[in-house]
Amino acid sequence: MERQGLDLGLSLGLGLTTAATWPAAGFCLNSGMAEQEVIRRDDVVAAAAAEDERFACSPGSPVSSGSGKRGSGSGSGSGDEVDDAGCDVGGGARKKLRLSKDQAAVLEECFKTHHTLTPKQKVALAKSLNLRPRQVEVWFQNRRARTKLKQTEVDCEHLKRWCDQLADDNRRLHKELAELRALKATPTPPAAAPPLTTLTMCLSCKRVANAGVPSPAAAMFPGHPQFLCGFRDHAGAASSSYGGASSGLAKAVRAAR
DNA sequence: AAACAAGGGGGTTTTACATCA
DNA sequence: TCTGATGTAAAACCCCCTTGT
Repeated sequence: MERQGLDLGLSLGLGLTTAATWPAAGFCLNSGMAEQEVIRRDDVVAAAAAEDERFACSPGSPVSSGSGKRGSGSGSGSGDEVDDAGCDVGGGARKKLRLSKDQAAVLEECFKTHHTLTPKQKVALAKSLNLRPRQVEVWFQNRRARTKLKQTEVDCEHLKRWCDQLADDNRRLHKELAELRALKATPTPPAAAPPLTTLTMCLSCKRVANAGVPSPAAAMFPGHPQFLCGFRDHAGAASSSYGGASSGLAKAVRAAR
């Protein structure tokens, strides 16, 4: 599963108990679990349960209810079930908390390394930050959501610019077309004919574009597979210029005219 | 009003267990 | 009796949206 693949591994027995020392110790950055350690999920879950229980009602520690539906109705729930049932938070209203700057910083640092956590990582991270595993899990979920939202905004901005550029191109081409039609209406001697428009063809997909106009999509979405055909950006595809004197393809095109 | 932690629903994957040929 | 295939329920996790502070 993907989750297994993301298991970067953590060294749990390092005594990394403080938020201050943990990142510096390479908790996130170090993929120390080189050995093929078989992580028993139950063990990790049990540890998480223990952690959750430890913090569930501890004074000064954040209080919240457990995961949404997980364990609901089931007698053998995970640690997430350990919620504020035994803690008086005031008529069942959940108590919102704010993670400390240090905690957020550590989480952020870890998020830079990998956007998901293995159960083991989650437990260790929670322990080091004096949080419940569930809190760490929620933080990563929300963080991923924020990242995605940001990326969506960026993509939207790119698309807007691309759209504007396409509109400009369209206007320019319409204008050019009108000019060509006007020229055709008033024929001139061959010697005075306007130079051929330089075009570029993608040899892979046979699409033709004006060579002077870079592909906006390719420029704006480098690496996006759907925009690989950016003509000049088309990987491995040589471009040929129509109208150029040296191009064999151009000669063939001229011959065909 | 914005930011954010957390709740909850729905979907997917993994795992343990039971059943059957 | 052993074994591999198959079905199933529970658990865990994720995404998404919403709620409450």
